[in-house]
Parts: sequence; structure tokens; C-alpha cells
Amino acid sequence: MPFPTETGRAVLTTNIVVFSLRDEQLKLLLVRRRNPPFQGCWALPGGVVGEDEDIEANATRKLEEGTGVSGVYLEQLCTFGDPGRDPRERVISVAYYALVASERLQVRSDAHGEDVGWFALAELPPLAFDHAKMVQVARQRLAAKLDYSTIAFQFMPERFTLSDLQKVYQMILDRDLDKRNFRKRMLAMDQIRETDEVRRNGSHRPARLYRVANPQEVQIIK
Amino acid sequence: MPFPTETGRAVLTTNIVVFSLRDEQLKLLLVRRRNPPFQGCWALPGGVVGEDEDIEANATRKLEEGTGVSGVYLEQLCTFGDPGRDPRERVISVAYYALVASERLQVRSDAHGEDVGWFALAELPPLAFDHAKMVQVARQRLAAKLDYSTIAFQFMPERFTLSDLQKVYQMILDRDLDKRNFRKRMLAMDQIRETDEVRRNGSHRPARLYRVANPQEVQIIK
DNA sequence: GCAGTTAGTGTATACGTTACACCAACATAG
DNA sequence: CTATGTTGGTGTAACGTATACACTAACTGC
Repeated sequence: MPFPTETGRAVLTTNIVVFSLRDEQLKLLLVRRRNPPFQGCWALPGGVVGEDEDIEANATRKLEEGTGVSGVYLEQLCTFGDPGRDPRERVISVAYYALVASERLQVRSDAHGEDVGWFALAELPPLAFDHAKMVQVARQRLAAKLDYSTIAFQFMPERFTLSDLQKVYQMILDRDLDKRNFRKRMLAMDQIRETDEVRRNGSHRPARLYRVANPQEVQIIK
Repeated sequence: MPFPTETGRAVLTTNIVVFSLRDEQLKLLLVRRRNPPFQGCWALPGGVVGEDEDIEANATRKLEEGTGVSGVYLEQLCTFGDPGRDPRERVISVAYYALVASERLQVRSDAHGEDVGWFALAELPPLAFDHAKMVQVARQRLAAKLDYSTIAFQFMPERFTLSDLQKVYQMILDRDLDKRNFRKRMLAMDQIRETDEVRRNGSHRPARLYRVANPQEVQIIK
């Protein structure tokens, strides 16, 4: 089966759904498009994959350009390639999702002359192309992974309290959790370590600080 | 960001990991390559996506060509696009996996002048490109989905016994299951229905035949 | 009618999940 | 300095789910 010379070829791109917690909310990184189609519209960060570039390497690079952060958790989500998804020509987009601890963030607004912004999931603007669908799939995947992996720790700063962690879970799952049961479960999976520090912030009992045992890896549990 | 005219373009293909149960074994459909590269080597079925063809539609079509069956369960797995995965040029493959009930199969050997064959997972020949990796990912996904979906029913014929079903689970999970607990679990999820037929095949008590309540859908359970 | 073979059934135990309420420690105001 | 407000931190009982386990039922063939 020889390759066709013209047909069956497509522009290869990536898009990344970048989650982070900012202002006690789960937010997404969006960039404003400067060119048609969808000029002026908000879209997921991403770009065209270079001729000899690995797809995931491209996603990593675009993510670093957008957030200024390297070494973040990145996972392939799904590939979108409807013939009509880009009005210009056939464009395949391999979607990824990424989780960034907000303390590490330093968004370079206008790094590439693009407007960049963080948007709460509940208040997303209309998105270009099929990016809304990508966001939906990413959100589902993230929520599902909370149950059987340590993925939530990717959001945490180096030191955090159990209440901080619980807020993260509650934000992603969009429901309240029982404090005692939550703490039991977190400590039982033996992936966070108590430190001898506490945090004092307000007129109440100070909170014990914890750290992630293996911040690099996302483990599958149970 | 205008598109480059030459760089960043790739041939778009699909590959499908087709699972079926044959001879009481979990087997995969492979085709022998007639052209270089990897000429004569076994590979996953698939092909180049047409200029205006939907990616999943292409996978469905290739699957039908290979098995003669339509309406089978098909799910996107992962996308492979390493720059070096095809020695000729940049080729992106969107991998799918599919589950086919063996009773429905009528493999058209030589439909396209290709050798076609079913291979037990434990006895796969060396595969072309990165297809071995695709098989590995598909196998993991399938085993994981047994736990929380009704995906296994896709393998079943219209009428089957609980022992048949148990064999399917055991084959995929590669371990024995307790008969009473298995039956309890299957009936508890209320997705199979008793029929008033039995099957007599040997000098022993006949087995009750069941059918799948919603053969079309794969449900997520619990 | 006996032997061999697969089909079919119930219960007790262990384990994990859920629900739930009070005291502790600090800052601030009076 | 003490009273109040606010968040941090802890254990136990009830419940439901998952596991382990052994015998009888129904048929065929000899």
C-alpha cells in the first residue's frame, strides 16, 4: 500500500489542557488567537509539531512556553481529527492535559505576542475549534484519576496542609468530602509525609504541614 | 501562526487491535505486510485515512474489511507519532481497539490480497513498526475495563452460559475466578437476562443460557 | 445403576466505606 | 486576661461489599 502523494496528509498539532489551582479555583490556561480562523477567540495552548519533533516533546515545549514551568505532569488525552474541524485544511490535534502547581507558575503574558489568561472552569469563554470538547474530556479524565491515582498531588506546593489538599479534591470533584474520612484515606495510601512545621494564618489553631513523598511520580493506587 | 507549507505535515493512518475469542483463547487479528518496510512481517490491520474521511470512520471501515463484521465495539486508544516510527516519512497512527464476538466473524482471508490470521496473545509473532506497543496498551486497557464496565459482553454470542462468560474473564485477566462469587457479581449488575433455554453438550448437567440485556451499549458500572 | 463431568447454589468472615461530634489551639476584641 | 470565633485535628460504630469455601443436581455413556 504505497502512500498517496497528496491525499491523506495532514497538519499535525498539539493542544494542551493546562489545569492549575488559582484563587482557590480550578482554572485553565487559555490563549487568545491573533489570526484567523477564530481570530480573537480564546483557545487552548498548542501548536504545529515540527518535522522531526516528537509529539509529546512538542506539547511539553508549548506548555513550557505558556507557563514558564518544566517538569510538569503531562498525559496524552485523545486525538481529534474531524475533516472539518479546521476550515483551512486537514488538521489533526493530539490533545494532552497537564497539571501545574500554582506556586511554580509565572505566566509569561505576551511571551509570543499572545494574550494569555486563566479561566475558572465554570466561566470559560467560547473556545475555538473543538477545544470545548477537549476540555470536557480532560475534566472527566482528571476526576476519574483522583479515585485511583496520586494525580492530585501534582497541584500541591512543596508544603501544604490536609485542608489544602481536601479543597483540591473538592474542587475537582465538585462536592464536599468528610474531613475525617478524607484524612484517613490520604494518610492510608502512604504517599504524603508529615513535616515538623506548621502554618499559622489566622486566629485559630495552626495546621500541620505535609509534603508529597514522591513528587515526581503519579502512582496508581489500589 | 500560519501553517508551514512543507514541514509539520504527516501521513495519517489508523491501526486497530482487534480482539476476539477463538478456540478458547484471546486472539488478535494480524495481517501480513506485502510491501516494504517490514515486508512479510505481521502487523495490525489499518490504513491511510482518506482526505475527507473521519479517523474513526476509517478505523471502522478497515475493521469491517478485515473481519466482515459491522457494528462492533471500537474505542480510541492512543496516538503514536514518533518521527522515526516509519522509515519512509512522518506517519501518525491513531490506534484503536475493537472487540468482536467470534460467532460473527468470517475473516475474509485475502480480501485485499493480504494474508490474515488470528494469533494468541502469548504467541504473537514479531510485529511491524511500533505495533507491539499498541498491543500492550490495548491489553492493559481491556483488562482495566473489565473491572468497571460491561465491555466483556462484547465478546459473547447471543446465547451463552455463565461458565462461558467466566472463561472470558479468566482469559483476559489471566487468572482463575471463584465460580460462586463470579456468578453473584454478574447477576448483581443486572445486565444479563436468563432465557428459558439450556445447552446440552456432554455427559453432564445442561447449562442455562443467558443473553446480554443491552448488547449495543458498553455501560460503566459502579 | 454407576461413574464421570459440568452446572448450580448459600453462608460466614474479613475488609473497606460511610456517617457522625467533640476538643484543641490560636488570634482578636473587649 | 478571658471570652469568642475560627479552623485543625481525632475515633468508633454501622453498614455494605468482597472473599473464601463444599456440596448437591442433572445429564451421558458404559
